[in-house]
Amino acid sequence: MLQLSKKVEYGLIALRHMAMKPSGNVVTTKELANEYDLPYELLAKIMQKLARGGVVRSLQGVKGGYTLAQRPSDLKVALVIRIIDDSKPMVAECYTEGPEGCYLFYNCTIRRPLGKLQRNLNVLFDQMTVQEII
Amino acid sequence: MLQLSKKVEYGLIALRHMAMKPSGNVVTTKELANEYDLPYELLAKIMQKLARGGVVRSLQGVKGGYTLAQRPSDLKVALVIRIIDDSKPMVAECYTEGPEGCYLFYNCTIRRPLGKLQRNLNVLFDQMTVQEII
DNA sequence: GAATATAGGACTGGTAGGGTCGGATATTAT
DNA sequence: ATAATATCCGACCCTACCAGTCCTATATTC
Ligand code: SF4
Ligand code: SF4
Repeated sequence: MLQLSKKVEYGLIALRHMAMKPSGNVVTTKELANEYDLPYELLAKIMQKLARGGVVRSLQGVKGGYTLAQRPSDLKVALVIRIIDDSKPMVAECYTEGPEGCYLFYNCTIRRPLGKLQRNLNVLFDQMTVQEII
Repeated sequence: MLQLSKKVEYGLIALRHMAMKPSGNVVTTKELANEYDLPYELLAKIMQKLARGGVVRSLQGVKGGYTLAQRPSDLKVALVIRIIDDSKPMVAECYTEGPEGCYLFYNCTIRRPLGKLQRNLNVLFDQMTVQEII
């Protein structure tokens, strides 16, 4: 269906929220979940992934939370997707998994033409940053 | 995940096949299924949808089959997707289903920004025709 | 050491996508 | 006529994936 996953949407909402506050400001998951009515446990996982991916910095313990680790203008949406969904936004699975991913690989006539589409997509998601969704 | 559905891929493969033959040439589903090793029953459904959508013309009975109903250069990929998947390639479900589609609708902060992305996507899929995948 | 935050594994439930089956209808050839 | 071959179309299964939940461990502050 070509839709962004909910996780990515929640992640973007959270990142946008942080990007609007003065840089260095600490935000907790609970705070975000309350503000936007997002499922707390799920959002927590997303934030953890973003932390592992180096997009946000985590601070444990009381008075802990997350801060942005990159400037919003440097933070590409493509990266956020790759971190949260464990894969780049691909138009066909064979691009990620190779010949093993699809039994049609060798006599597929649309694989190469779709490459053009893919490249255009890459540009689209790479040029869009968190700064732009403010 | 942002991937094209298998149905759409099969449809595009079929359409490409037809587009390469002299116009008016009749092609059967069985022929296509054999040539590209596609699941016959599934492909049949896809062809039926394309017929209902006016992309191909169907001829019943012995010596029947399908012919292209439009010039390949006029046949936009966006249309093929909409016909086969019953929806345009949308980046967020609220764009198709409106406020009812997502409980976050009214306090979602990324809906409007994603609109920009959506418009760019539309252009991408609208400008690509079946002619281009030959 | 109580309170509160992240970290992370395990699990559940719903749904949509890919694929299959069976039968109806239309057309042609013998 | 009747057999053969094609589209048509509804119903069904099945599996993978996604959103969401629960529970416990660990780190930090006060
Ligand atoms: S090989 Fe062809 S059908 Fe298979 S995933 Fe790639 S593009 Fe799609
Ligand atoms: S989260 Fe926002 S953008 Fe995504 S579907 Fe809901 S309202 Fe639309």
